[in-house]
Order: sequence, then structure tokens, then C-alpha cells
Amino acid sequence: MLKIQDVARHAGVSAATVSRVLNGRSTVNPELAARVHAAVRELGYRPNGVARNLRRRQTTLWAVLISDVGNPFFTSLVRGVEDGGRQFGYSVVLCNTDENRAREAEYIAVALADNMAGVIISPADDSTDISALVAAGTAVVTIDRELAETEVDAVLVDNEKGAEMATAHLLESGYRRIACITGPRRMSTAMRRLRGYQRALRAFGLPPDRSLIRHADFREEGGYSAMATLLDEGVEIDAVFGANNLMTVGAVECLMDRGVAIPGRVGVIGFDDIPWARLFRPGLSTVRQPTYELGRAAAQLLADRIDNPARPAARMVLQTELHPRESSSPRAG
Amino acid sequence: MLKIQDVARHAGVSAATVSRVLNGRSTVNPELAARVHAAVRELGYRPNGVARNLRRRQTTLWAVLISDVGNPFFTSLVRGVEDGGRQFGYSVVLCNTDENRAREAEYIAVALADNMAGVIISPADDSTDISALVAAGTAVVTIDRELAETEVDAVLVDNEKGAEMATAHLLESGYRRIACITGPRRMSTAMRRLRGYQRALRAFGLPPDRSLIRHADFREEGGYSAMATLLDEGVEIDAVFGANNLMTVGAVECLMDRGVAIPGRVGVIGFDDIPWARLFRPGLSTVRQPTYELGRAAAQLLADRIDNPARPAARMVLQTELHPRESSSPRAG
DNA sequence: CTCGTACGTGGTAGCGCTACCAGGCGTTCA
DNA sequence: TGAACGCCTGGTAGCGCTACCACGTACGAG
Repeated sequence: MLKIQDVARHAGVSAATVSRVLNGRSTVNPELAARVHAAVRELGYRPNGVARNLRRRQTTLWAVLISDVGNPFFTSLVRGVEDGGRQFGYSVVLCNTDENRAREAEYIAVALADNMAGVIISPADDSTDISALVAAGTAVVTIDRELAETEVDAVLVDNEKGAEMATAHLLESGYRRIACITGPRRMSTAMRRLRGYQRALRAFGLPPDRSLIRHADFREEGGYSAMATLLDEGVEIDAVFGANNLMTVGAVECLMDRGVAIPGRVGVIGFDDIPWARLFRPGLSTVRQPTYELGRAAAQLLADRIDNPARPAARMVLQTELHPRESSSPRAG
Repeated sequence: MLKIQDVARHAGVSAATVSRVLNGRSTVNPELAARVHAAVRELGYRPNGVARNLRRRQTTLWAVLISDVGNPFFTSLVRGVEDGGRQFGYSVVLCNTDENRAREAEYIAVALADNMAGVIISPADDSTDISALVAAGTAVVTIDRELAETEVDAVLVDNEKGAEMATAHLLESGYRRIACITGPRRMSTAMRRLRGYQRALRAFGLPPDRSLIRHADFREEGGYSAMATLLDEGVEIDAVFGANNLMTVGAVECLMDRGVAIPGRVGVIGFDDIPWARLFRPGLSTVRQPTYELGRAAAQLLADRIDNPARPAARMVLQTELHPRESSSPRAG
């Protein structure tokens, strides 16, 4: 493997000058610079990034910790992060944690060991411990979910507003007994969406009813069984609001399996859009999150934070969009 | 930041011994080893991966070059690679190329510069140039698609057989004028699937008809407009075989927009499963590829190749599965 | 003409680790 | 008892690069 010394020799300059030319950190006589470029081309020299990283004490890698790329929400988000990162010269290491604290800790250790320039994380939990990252001075941006203790850059959507919009839409369409299948209590998004749902009901003058609220795990099976429980317990419902995409899909499957007509007997709306939701029959009403934009925004914040470690923590909140389709059509009568 | 010398001093041994204990490359007196471990714990020492990588001339990173994680085929494949990689101690750098040769070359350069241990690539093109990787001795596994020139490990599905199954299924269900929307000519998968389609027709005794065959770009829009062209040209068809998931979705959307009944007037089957295809109405018939397993297999091959650079190139071919749903129900009459 | 300053270049230490080598000590066998 | 051998440990060079320092030259001011 060629090294910088070889290029220096070939160009008749010092290694330091080659480095300066290739990194553009200081002015170099144009004639020398031209000779260096020629030497690089002729020899086919590629700088060794690992050596550079060691010397600079900084890499061009970002770790992106999410629960699962398989979830369309994160798929698109990751794509946004990657596009943003590339723009600033960073590569993205994909870390699926499956909401597993141990896996999360493992990846944080890798990010630290490999001296990664930054970490974008959707914490498995309110209390995920990122103190090691903070202590090491690694730039961190949380995405989608917030951390209870630590003050870091965050990119969020207005979960409460989105959930309120969804619920209000059902109410306006004539539904009155609206169930809510939300996520675990220790996750900020789950609680925010529940609050939005409750706020819409209150604003409409409907009394709270705890039997309508279910906490599941944000997965398809969780949505399915929460729906099944609602039906089995004979809770009177005419609509359901699913607090994320997978649980909503699970709930819909349960309703179909039981032959419950959508929206005839039960209207449905879900948080998070799903690719090709319009090909479902009935078309699934959703609250779309700007997932790709979330990723881009996080990338922007992270790149900025790396260049400017001292700036105070920023908090970006993006808005959601209502996509009503057939599953929440106005109730007849 | 703590270094190995600090640990050595604290444990009363040499840096070399600390290194040996932490890497387990050679035998060390158990008492010394215990002292080293204690020192590591007490000081909270983390080895510097970058320095290790420089010295060892080898990292624990894999680059995964695919066209787009947004495509469910690659989403699941990437997840398989990541799970497999983690098992062997590698992290995965996600590289979306959008089938763009320049982007692909860019990422190959990054993999080379950062001394990545291996590359898993779904080449944009038959003739993607990976010679730089081969020259540098980087381990490479191609996935899903084959390379014309270079002899490297490959993980594939039996595209021809899958396409033949899909087409045969349509024929058995009574369809006779079956269009085929396949991908670009320069992509091995597109050509293989086309051949499978043709073979099924031949086996059934149907004459070839070039007007039934369309080459699109493996994207949703491409499928849509190919379908539109078929309809606009008045080509007589009663079914369509889409050679990948996105084009099939596009074709279905076109049919729906035009009010063409599926499967009443045109039956549909697509290559690649789509998440929640069973929630579509009509449920979309598909040929499922074992995408996750493809990723796992590629990871296995790559890890093995890194440990054993001399072994001859391997070629794994996985099988597909037919998932008939309503969109290809037997034709009445 | 001298001095001070600015700018561009070369030399080199050292980022933190591990591969390699040398040497000490204990054990075995003639 | 001495020689030969093997095992374990410590010392250290060097992976390839860049930050830093020192130095030479050019130029302007006094």
C-alpha cells in the first residue's frame, strides 16, 4: 500500500505538504499543489483513513440506533439520515436495537470504541443511559423519542397534536366510542399520543373511559391482541385509534379475522403512514409523520453539533399530516 | 482518554501483556490476567479501536451497497446482514446507491479508504467495477445480482425458477394472455426472470409474443407507465407478471386508476413479497424471496471469506416460494 | 541597511495499539 | 550437573497520518 511519503518523494515535496494539499487546511504554492495532484494521480494513491482518524482523533462515522429498520417509520428515517450524512461527508453505521437495552448499550460501546463522530439515537426507553457518550464528548442527537435526564439535541414530531387530529377526525366523522391502542408507559411517544387522544375527547365533551385505553408494545402482535381483548371483553366501541403503524396493522388484521366490517362497524385510523396504505381495502386512514425529513433534520443537527460542540441543545418539532382514507369514512346515520 | 499504558502501570505489567489479555491471542499467567481485568474495571478503560485498526491493518466494518433501503426487499436483506455481522463482531455501514454508478464508486472508495473488512454489494449493473476492491484484497460478496466479469462469492435466488412458477401459476389458473413487466436489460435479475416467464409459456405450448414484454426500471413509476402503455396500445391481455415488488405495485395502481377489475379482467402476480400484501384488496399474489436469509447467508460468506481469503469463490442459490392470493384467482369460465 | 513580520515549507513526534524479538526462568533428558 | 528446549513476559518499533515547531525567504518599514 502506497503511503503519503511515496507521494511526497514522487512530487519532490515533504509529506507535510502533501497532507496540506490533500486536506486544504493551509495555503500551498499552486505549482507544488499541482505537482502533488499529479503524483497522486500517477501513483493512484489513496489516503489511509484509519491513520488519519487516529491522528485527528475523529472519524467520519455516525452510528444510528433505532429499534428496527424493518419498521417503515425507521426505514425512511434512516434513509434521511444517510442522505444528510453523505452531504457532510459522514457514513452511517446501522444499529438495530429491537428496543433491547443490552443491544443498545453494546452499540454505544462500539460507537465509543471506534471513536465515531456522532450518534443519532431513538432511545429504547425514557431512561436509556447515554452518559458515556456525553462524557466522551461524542455528539448525540435523539430522534423521535425524548430522554428524561440528559439535555441533548432532539428531533421530534408533535405527537400530541397528531393524535388529537386523528381522534378529532374520527369524532367529526360521527364515531363516539373510540378505543386507543397506545404503546408502553415508559415511552414518551406513547404517552404523548395518548394525551392527544384524551384531549380531543375532552374538547368534544366526552367523558374519559379507561376501558377504551390499551397499552401494547408498538408491534403488530401487540396491536392484534389488544384489539382481540377489546372485542373479547365486549367493550362497546365504534372506532379505534392505533398509536403506531404496526399496531394499527395488527388491529386491522384482528378485525378482518373476526369479520368486523371496517368502517361499517368499526372505524380505524393509525399514527404513522404505511407505504402503499392506499392499496389496502379499505384504504387505511393515517396520520403521516415526515419521517424522511426527521432523518434529514437529525443529520443537520448532528453535523452542526460536531462543528460546534458548545452550542446549547436544540429541539426541533416537526408537524404531522392527516391522511383520511376509507377506514374512517363518515358514519352513516 | 485512558490508554493501554495506564492499565499496564496500574496492573503492574507491560502494555504487551495487557494487549494479550484483552485479545486472548496467547497464554498469560491467570494471576496477571486477573490483575489486568481488575485494572480495566477499576479505571474504566476502553481500548481505542482506531489505533487497533491501524496496527492490525483491518477494521470491523462492512459496507453494504444496495440501491435503496426503502425497497422492502433490501430492508429485510440489510437486516439479515446486520444480524449476521453482529454475530461475527462486525458493524454495518449502510450505503444506498439508488442504482447510481457514481454513488456506487464513491462508496467503494470510502470502503477502501476506511480499510473496511468487507463489502456486500448488490451491483447497480452487470459491469459494476469492483476491481479496486479485489486489488486491495478486500473481501467481497455480491448479493441478489451477479457480476459479468469478476469471480467473487455470490448469494442469489433462483430467479428463473421463481418467475416460471409465477407464470405457470397464472396459466394453471386459466390466464392465457400474460404480459411481463421486467427490469432493464443490463440487469441479470431482470433477464433471468424474463427467461423464467418465457420458459413457462413455452412449456405450456404458447407461442412467444414480444408485444407482451415490457422493460421498465424496477420502480413504481416504471411499472405504472409500462402497464399504461400496454392498456393504451390495446394489447390483448388477461394477466400481468411484475418482475419485482415496486413495478407490480405500480401496475396495480394503474389498473385501479383505470377501473380495470383485478382479477376479474386482469390477473396479477408479482416477484418479491411486500409487507402486508395480504391487507391489499385484492390480496396480491407474490413470489416470496427469502430476503432476510439472503442477508444472513451473505454475512456468513463474507465472514468466512475474511478468515479464509484463499478459498475458491462460492455461489449460493436460495429458493423462492409461491404465495397465491386473490389477485390471481382462477379465471371463471 | 537592518530589523521585524508574514508566509510557506520541511522535519518530526506521536496518536494508541499490537507484532515481533529477546531474554529469563523452569523443566526435561542425557 | 549441564545443555537444550519451551513458555511466558517485557521492550520497542512502527502502522500512516497530521499537528506542531523551526527555519528560510521575501518584503516593508524605520
